[in-house]
Amino acid sequence: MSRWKPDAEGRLIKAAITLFDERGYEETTVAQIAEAAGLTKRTFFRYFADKREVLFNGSEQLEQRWIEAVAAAPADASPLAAVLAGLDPVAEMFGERHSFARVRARIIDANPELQERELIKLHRLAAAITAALIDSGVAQNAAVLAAQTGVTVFQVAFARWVEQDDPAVFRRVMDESLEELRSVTAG
Amino acid sequence: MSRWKPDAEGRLIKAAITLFDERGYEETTVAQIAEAAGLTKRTFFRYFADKREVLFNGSEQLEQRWIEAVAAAPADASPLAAVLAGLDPVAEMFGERHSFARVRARIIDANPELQERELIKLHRLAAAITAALIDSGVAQNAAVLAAQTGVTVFQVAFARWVEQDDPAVFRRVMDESLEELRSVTAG
DNA sequence: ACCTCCACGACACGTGGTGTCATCAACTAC
DNA sequence: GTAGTTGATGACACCACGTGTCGTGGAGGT
Repeated sequence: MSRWKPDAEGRLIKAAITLFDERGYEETTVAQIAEAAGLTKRTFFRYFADKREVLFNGSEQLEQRWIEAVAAAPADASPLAAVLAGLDPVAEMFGERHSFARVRARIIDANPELQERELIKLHRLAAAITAALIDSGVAQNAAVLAAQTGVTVFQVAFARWVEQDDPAVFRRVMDESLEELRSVTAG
Repeated sequence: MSRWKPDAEGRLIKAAITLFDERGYEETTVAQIAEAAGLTKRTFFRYFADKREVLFNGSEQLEQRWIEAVAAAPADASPLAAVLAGLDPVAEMFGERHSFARVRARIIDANPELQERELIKLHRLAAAITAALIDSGVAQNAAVLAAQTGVTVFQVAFARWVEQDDPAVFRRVMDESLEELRSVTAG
């Protein structure tokens, strides 16, 4: 018999999402989250650097998957094609998490503090992809633009997917968004 | 004789910049800033919503000037031209503030918390310009792209201007950055 | 002479976030 | 199986951020 219940981190995330959704982000204290997860405030901060981070847990994994795909792209692919190769493994991450993502998006939309965190996460993601491209020999300016474009496509597609009732087709929504962006920039 | 020394807000900003530069942002407390300005912690929070905001004081003014210029642009101007019209009154704001801007930029670069705030300010700026364009009859997609492009040009130019030794030529640096962006997107 | 206004100080309080030490099951070594 | 080690957690103290509330006294009007 283990001394503590398993998956403390997962319990904290679940409790946080639930409470944020019920009472609002500001109105929920870290002590309340910890108590709902059967832990203490101190332990919460051992898993998450601050109160905001509990909502951005998957971002390192997303970034890692994406840059791996960029690095693995064929050498003769265009910069933008290499970036978009990252969308496949990323789309895979969101298969069964639709309702979770929806609640999370509502919480973030209602809180400037959380929007700041989301913006800097996307900024860092674009920077990491840019670095991966430069590593593959792409010129700096092209790398920056391709990375930023890819992240924008992801951002738009994610927002649409979250609002949809059919959760099964993240990849299709991403393709549609990309097609739209192409037609806009072409005109 | 007035009961209090004038320009409390300006004194707070000056004290904050000085202390942040000398000791670092995290290591400086709001109480120290207030004391250096001859005020109290409570008064600091009457002027600034939080500790970060003392470094982003001019942003409302910048946004206001920019969207006024966009609204005043000739009706037959292209969306991007209308956005770029905002660069003139904005450049005017930074004439004598070069050394101030330089110190401020160093402080922000050293602090993720402040970078988050800067990103959301630029995000809101782009959103406000987008709204102004739509108000002038520009289609939504074109408005978003033009606004984002204009803000990007400003961002790059500002970063370069801050690092330069010659403070007199913000406008010239902006023009150079725009030209570069054009050549990149054209290819 | 009186009144109202209002920028600021004084004080108390809740919350976020951290440093430090104690605890005690699980694991390892012999 | 006894002893020592490890590591996740609790307990507690502490500081800084941010806010609500009330008191104060000079400025400016009537």
